[in-house]
Amino acid sequence: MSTSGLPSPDDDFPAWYVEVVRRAELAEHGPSRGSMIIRPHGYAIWELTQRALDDRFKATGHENLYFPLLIPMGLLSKEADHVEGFEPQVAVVTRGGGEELEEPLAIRPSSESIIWNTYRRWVQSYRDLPLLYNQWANVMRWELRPRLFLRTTEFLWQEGHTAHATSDEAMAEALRMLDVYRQVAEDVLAIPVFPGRKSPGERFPGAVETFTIEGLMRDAKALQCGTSHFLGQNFGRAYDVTFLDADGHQEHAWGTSWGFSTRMVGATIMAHGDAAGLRLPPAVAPIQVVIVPIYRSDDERASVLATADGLRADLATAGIRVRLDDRDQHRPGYKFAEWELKGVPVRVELGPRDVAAGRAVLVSRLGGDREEVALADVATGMVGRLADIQAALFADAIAFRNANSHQITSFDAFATGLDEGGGFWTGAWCGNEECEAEISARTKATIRFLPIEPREPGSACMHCGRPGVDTATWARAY
RNA sequence: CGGGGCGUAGAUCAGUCUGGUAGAUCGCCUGCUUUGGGAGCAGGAGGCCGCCGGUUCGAAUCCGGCCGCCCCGACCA
Repeated sequence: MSTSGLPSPDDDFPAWYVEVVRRAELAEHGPSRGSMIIRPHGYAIWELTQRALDDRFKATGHENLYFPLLIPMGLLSKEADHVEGFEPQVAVVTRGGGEELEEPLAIRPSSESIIWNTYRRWVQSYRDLPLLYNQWANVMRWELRPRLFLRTTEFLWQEGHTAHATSDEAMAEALRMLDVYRQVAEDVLAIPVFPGRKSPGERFPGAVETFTIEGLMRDAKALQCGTSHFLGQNFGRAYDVTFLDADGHQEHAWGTSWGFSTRMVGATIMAHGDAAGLRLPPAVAPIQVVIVPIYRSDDERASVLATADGLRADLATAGIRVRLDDRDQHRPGYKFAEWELKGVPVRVELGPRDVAAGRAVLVSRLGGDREEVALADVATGMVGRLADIQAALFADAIAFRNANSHQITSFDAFATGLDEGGGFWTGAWCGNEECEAEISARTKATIRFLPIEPREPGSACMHCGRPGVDTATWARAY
């Protein structure tokens, strides 16, 4: 732990991010290129996010299962768009048992291929459908430009893979899971997101439609926070997953897949952090309340720690994740700074004066204002206090996102506005991929999303002037 | 793959140009004093100077080769 300050997020956001991740002990680089060691404080955030997702998957009728890490290359290659899209990013095992392998094994970049290859045997009748499965796994994509949490060669995620008897049912599933992602991003991570549909150029390889939730980070750059894909019958056909429908017709199954990853730990850092470090939403804060005892003499130490431990027990009983920081080697000021850096939502200060008066001093990570609260009332009021902080963080992020979301009045205004302040920019688009590519080349922005249902803007494309066929939202993104 | 940088103590880095007993700061350990916003003093531990070879009486330093990592761009959750 260093004793000097962080880089300013306003002056150098990337440096601020790297330093926060390192000093808050969230993660560090692994020994191989692009790899990440997730430390306990970072992993705990992921575990809480996992639980929030998994509860919602179960509530919507899904079950967990697990498929192998290694995928025979021949299997991966069956869906043409899929293999072409992933080819540059796939790591391949060519040796095993001291010998060259007959058939190389891909380390999964995603599991559609191995799962649909298995669904072929699991599905014969419409009565076998739907299959509503999810797996928690690591995947590997040989990224050229790694960045802790946001883009590492290996990352942790969940991938849902469902099979359905009808197109409508599969589409409904893809949109239902997109909404689950929206709920977790907004209600748990306190990151407001726009749900939408990707342009054809930004689609998942092998998907018919890709849906996304898009968030805005503190530097006004966008981040894709989760994706849900409507696969049509592409994988059903490629892996020959067929069933007899109620009328006795042989049909290919319809599919979806959807993923949410450890990237969202990075998003949580970048959506809420400030000059002092992390500001964690209470819902995913590994420590929601830290108690910092203050004392001089041994007598004071004994009485303060006794009272503090009672307070800790009360808070734990109330279901709150609480830590009593009784380390003797650091003074209070050091602990204040450290727990602020680590994003703990509420700090409780307890000194001899407080013990004598039967109260504690509560300080919120958001405002920093100090409040004296009777000891008996600390635990009972804490659940509500944490809920208030959760809501305030979300409101703060919404205000920031809204202040940085703009309607495009002209291409020049859009390009200039992007240079000056980033943010989301929404305007009429002709639907032409070449036009999209030209805009991207000129502005370094990409289409983040289109409306779920195409929306005719009733005006000309902001770039080429042809008739607008859809309403695109652009941003520079991670 | 293109451009840039770096491998020296747990961390960050100086020392390399100009070869001559391995350094600083933070952190760590011990003791004392401290403790309501990142404490002070004293003592101490900790190094195949990325790897291999060469030049030299002598190499962290010069020469050759190799390996690895980081940053910026193209690919992406």
